[in-house]
Amino acid sequence: MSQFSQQIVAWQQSHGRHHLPWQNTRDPYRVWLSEIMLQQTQVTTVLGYYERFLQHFPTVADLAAGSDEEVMALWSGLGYYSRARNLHRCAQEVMSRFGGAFPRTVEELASLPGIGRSTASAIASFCFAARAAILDANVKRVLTRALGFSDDLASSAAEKKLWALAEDLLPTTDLSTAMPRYTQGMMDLGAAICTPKKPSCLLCPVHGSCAARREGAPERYPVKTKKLKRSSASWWLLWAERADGAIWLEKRPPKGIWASLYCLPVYETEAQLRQAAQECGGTAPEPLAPFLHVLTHKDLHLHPERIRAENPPLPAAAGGWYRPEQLSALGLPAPVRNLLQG
DNA sequence: CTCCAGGACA
DNA sequence: TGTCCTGGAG
Repeated sequence: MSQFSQQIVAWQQSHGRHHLPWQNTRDPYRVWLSEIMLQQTQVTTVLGYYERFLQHFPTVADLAAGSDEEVMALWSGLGYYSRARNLHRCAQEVMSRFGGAFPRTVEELASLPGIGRSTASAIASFCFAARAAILDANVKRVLTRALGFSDDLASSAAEKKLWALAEDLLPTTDLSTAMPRYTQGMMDLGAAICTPKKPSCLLCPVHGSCAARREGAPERYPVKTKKLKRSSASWWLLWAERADGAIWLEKRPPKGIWASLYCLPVYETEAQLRQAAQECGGTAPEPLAPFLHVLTHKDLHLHPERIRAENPPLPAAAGGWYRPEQLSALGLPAPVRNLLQG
């Protein structure tokens, strides 16, 4: 086996993480659930959601049979809600296409909703010891530094080259133990040692052969020129409350921001909000403190305004009156939950 | 407060 | 190639 993969495997055994709730199992359902939650999301955030989700849905069959409402409520606050919708669809496809057992190959796994090449490889290597490479952001950092790979990862050709290099470096022997350890080791190394800023090179198992360290500037890797520009938008949120304390919430459309979540009615302008408030016979809107909610590509300036009303605003979508104690069982975007409960 | 990290899909 | 969120670090 290559020097590199041996060092990663040995380091994972002695210094890697071994007690995360989704480790020490080869149950594809649990591994898959953790990998989807961990996409774009930090371990400490996932910890609180993972156990609760498993309690509600102990098996992939339970999840497939669950309702959209339950799934979105359990995901509420984790962000990137298309992951939750794909998770649900994926469970249903595992039942219908694969008889309730996750497939064992990267190719078949990646054919399921929400599972891309890297996540498919993670599941296959953890659960089935497949010789498959992952290439998430942590691993990109580790590999570009170790190899001194300076091509711009904004280009798909560079990305393709790095995938090939990642596969070249995989363990070649003792795969049933080496592959899960190697995959976990690459994740742990990127998360704990080979960090974006101030990496702890002295603690790294491959520091002796790391090109970036030899060059003296590991933080220069990975190279990516992609720059995102953020647009800006303003939304007015109508907080209509009945005398009994119930709040009117609407289900968002299945595409776009906060897709399929419950939310206060949203208006593009304050005039539209005021018209809606008037039409339902509510009191004069009382503006609350506006606040900023930042998405990857958009600065969302949110302007909540509160009214008392006994009838709903003309609904743009299906909605209902919900009492405060019911909110925890609803899929709400984090800023709306904070507004209503904070 | 600002800045930043983190995959899949149309 | 643009679209999806949140939390943590500074």
